Amino acid sequence: MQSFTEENYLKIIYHLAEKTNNVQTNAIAEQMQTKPASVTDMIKKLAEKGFVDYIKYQGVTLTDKGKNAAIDIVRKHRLWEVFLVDKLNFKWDEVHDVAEELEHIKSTALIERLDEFLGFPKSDPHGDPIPDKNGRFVKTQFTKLIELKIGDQGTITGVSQHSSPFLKHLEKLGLTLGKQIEISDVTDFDGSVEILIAGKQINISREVAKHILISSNGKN
Amino acid sequence: MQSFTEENYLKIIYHLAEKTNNVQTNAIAEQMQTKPASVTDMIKKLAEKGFVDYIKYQGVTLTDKGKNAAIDIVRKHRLWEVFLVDKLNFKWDEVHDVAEELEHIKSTALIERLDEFLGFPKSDPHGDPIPDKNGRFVKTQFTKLIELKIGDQGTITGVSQHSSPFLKHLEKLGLTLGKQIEISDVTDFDGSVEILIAGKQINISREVAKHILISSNGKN
DNA sequence: AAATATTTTTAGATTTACCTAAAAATAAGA
DNA sequence: TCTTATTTTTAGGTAAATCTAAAAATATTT
Repeated sequence: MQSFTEENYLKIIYHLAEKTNNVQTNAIAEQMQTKPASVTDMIKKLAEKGFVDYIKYQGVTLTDKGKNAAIDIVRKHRLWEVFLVDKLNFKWDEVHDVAEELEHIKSTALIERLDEFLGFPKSDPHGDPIPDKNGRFVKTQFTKLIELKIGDQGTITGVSQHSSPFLKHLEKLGLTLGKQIEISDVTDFDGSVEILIAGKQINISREVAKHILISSNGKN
Repeated sequence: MQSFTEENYLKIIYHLAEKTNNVQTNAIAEQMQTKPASVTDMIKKLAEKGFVDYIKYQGVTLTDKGKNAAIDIVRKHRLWEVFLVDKLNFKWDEVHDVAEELEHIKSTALIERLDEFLGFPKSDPHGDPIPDKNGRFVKTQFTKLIELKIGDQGTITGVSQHSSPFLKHLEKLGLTLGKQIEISDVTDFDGSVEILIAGKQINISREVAKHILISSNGKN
């Protein structure tokens, strides 16, 4: 199997590849909180082991083997997050770091029984889909709140940022998963968005609006 | 905090110290599945960090700091074992290796909420006591089954060996925690013990009898 | 297309936990 | 007590993951 560190690299490459197919050394270094030189070393190793395809100066892409390994880690991470929130009463802003550790526990039996214990959840506390034991999951159709127009409405079904300050902020504003919202105005000046939620009018910054994911339910 | 490896050393030194106060290099090496030379290196490091007192050629003893750290790991290990058995339906012979990994997850909040979720259990699936969050626990008064005399009776309340083959064997014989037993005979020839359990007469080897812990309930 | 800037890689070191082989200390036996 | 055996330590080295500084490749500007 892979080491703790290798697993983290794979996971980060996987997430970065969701945006750009070819993942760059510097991007990985930033996410891993390490230096580009270290990333080059590790990439070589991952390429040797068949987890990534790598051409010098051209960045990396995950092989099928690498993608499967990454999805497996993502699955574990998200299941543990569900456990922490549903069973141990953690809040959604408290789970990330602990899940970051738990995701590396190597036991297929453990994760399958945990999955069953949790009732085979389909998504984690942040709305991200949980791959099943074969690595399959539905990529939900999200629209970023920032992209909506005046009059559009929908349900908050995800967030694209898991930092504690951000999530706490959302919580305070009442912007939690499942809530219905409607765009009532968009401010030209600073790009902030006026939304209608639970009968109340609130204003959220552009930065916040960028990281809220909406599944639109009709009406334009 | 301490590394994964340091934690394992502390735990093993703690367990070895339950028998002999002064723990020897070779004993640690055997438990850690490593070489004595490596142990010497690590011991020096642990001594520098104040976890152990160390005099060259004289073995080590845990300092208070070291003992507390070790107890904390033992607490985590045992709580996770309870979780695996009570919540995820693992059998008592399946939990050791996974708990060995889980015990290193660093989060006080996690372990306290887990403790609460499990209903503050006092002992793990093998009958070992679980330290509370202040490291306190009652050292239960055990007698090894092998030490009992004909006519003695008691309850199985622990095992001093956690290997899967051993525990499976006990399970097959019906020798699980909480069962009442009575010594009906001891064979001079091979030291095997005849016991009465659930109305049935069974014979267990000396080796097995050594690792079953009994809390005697009168009728000496 | 040259010049400049950015990104990526190489080269050589460091740290952690481990190793082997040999030396030193302690313990056990004659 | 002296010799032998065992235990422990030292010395010097390896592999994994990191680092810094400098070189090489690629991208961007003018």
